[in-house]
Amino acid sequence: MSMNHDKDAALNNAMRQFWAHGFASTSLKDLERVTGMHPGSLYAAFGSKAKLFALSMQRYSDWLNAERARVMEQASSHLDGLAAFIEQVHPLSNAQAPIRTCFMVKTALELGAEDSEIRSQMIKLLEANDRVFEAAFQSAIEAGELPKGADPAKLTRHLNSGLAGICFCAMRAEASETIAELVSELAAKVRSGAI
Amino acid sequence: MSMNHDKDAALNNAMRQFWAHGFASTSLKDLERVTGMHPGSLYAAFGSKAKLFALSMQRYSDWLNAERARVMEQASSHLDGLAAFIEQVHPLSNAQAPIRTCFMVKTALELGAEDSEIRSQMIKLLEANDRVFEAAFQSAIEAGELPKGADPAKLTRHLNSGLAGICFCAMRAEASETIAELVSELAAKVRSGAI
DNA sequence: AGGTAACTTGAGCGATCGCTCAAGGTGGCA
DNA sequence: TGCCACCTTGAGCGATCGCTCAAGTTACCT
Repeated sequence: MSMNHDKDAALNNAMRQFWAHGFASTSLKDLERVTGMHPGSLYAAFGSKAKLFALSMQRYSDWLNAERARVMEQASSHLDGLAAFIEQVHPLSNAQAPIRTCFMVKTALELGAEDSEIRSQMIKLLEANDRVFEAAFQSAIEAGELPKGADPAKLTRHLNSGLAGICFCAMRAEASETIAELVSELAAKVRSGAI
Repeated sequence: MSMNHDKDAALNNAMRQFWAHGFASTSLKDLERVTGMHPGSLYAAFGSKAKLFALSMQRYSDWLNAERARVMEQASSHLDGLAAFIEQVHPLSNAQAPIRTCFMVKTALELGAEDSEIRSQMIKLLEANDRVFEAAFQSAIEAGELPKGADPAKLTRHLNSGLAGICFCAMRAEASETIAELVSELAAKVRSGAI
């Protein structure tokens, strides 16, 4: 062996492990296995289990944002763009995801109310995500796709809530066609502005 | 000390601990503390941490069912009954809850996809809950509160999804008035049959 | 009071937890 | 080639994990 470990690939694999199994149920042994790194290197590279989790959320969020930006650019309207995000890039609709659930939703429900560096990172990323949704709804209003009086913050809460609700349905045993139906109903609501 | 430990109160306290902190993040030490029992008695009474968790879910589910039956009996219609459940007994609206989230929703998202005795118990309880919702919607159809063609199973999925979505919003930092607004919007949808 | 069945107690088991660090290896430069 | 800066390695730290069980205590019956 030689060469620096591929820190980027290691983080990617750690993210998938945390995403699928959560923070508390992922052990350092698991992380060593999926990253191919030994404890010393892991700690030199990432600091601690909690910091690695925070980095994993950051990476997840960056990836989702990049994919969302990509599909929304191609869309014919802002609401279409949001619908395409739901139907094409969100983990509920994305075969690349290790489990059919948004990492952030899973994390928000795993963590209790107690403060931690993980929780504050989570809130920061969720709020950044809200800003993106709100901007898209605002653009939709300005483009006349939504009535002038529509409230972007409220629409964003409904979109978040709608997605998280389907994440729950996906994590109980529901059939994948059932999930697909809920997803396309939500996308249709967004497209028609009736969210 | 003497007398049997109060197994019922102990289970209640264990349930609240698991509910607030999840399975993996609750240690035997925590359970000893909240139940006031020593490890030997805990294991004699409940068998294992996993079995105690399964019993906690059962107890949660029984409690929620009992409260729901109580408010639904008093309601003036079936849809009003469901709305009253949402606004009065669901943990999102219930100050007795240790955290503002349904225990089952939190558990479904904490557990991965892997099978376990906990997961099968969870699915059993969730399906029993579905049957109750479906029966309420069916009664609403027969009472003419909903159109003849309405699908109770689908309405139930939407109700589950709606509640779980708000649970996510409640577990991120959202203000409690915001949560209350989402809850009353969902209740209004149910009351009007537009869920 | 003596016997017995049932319960409580807590020391401590082996395993695993998150994490550290001294030792060994590697690549680049003079 | 010899040196140095950097990286990897893995044994193993102290703590905690879920759990067991022999010993002690209590309640009840005769």
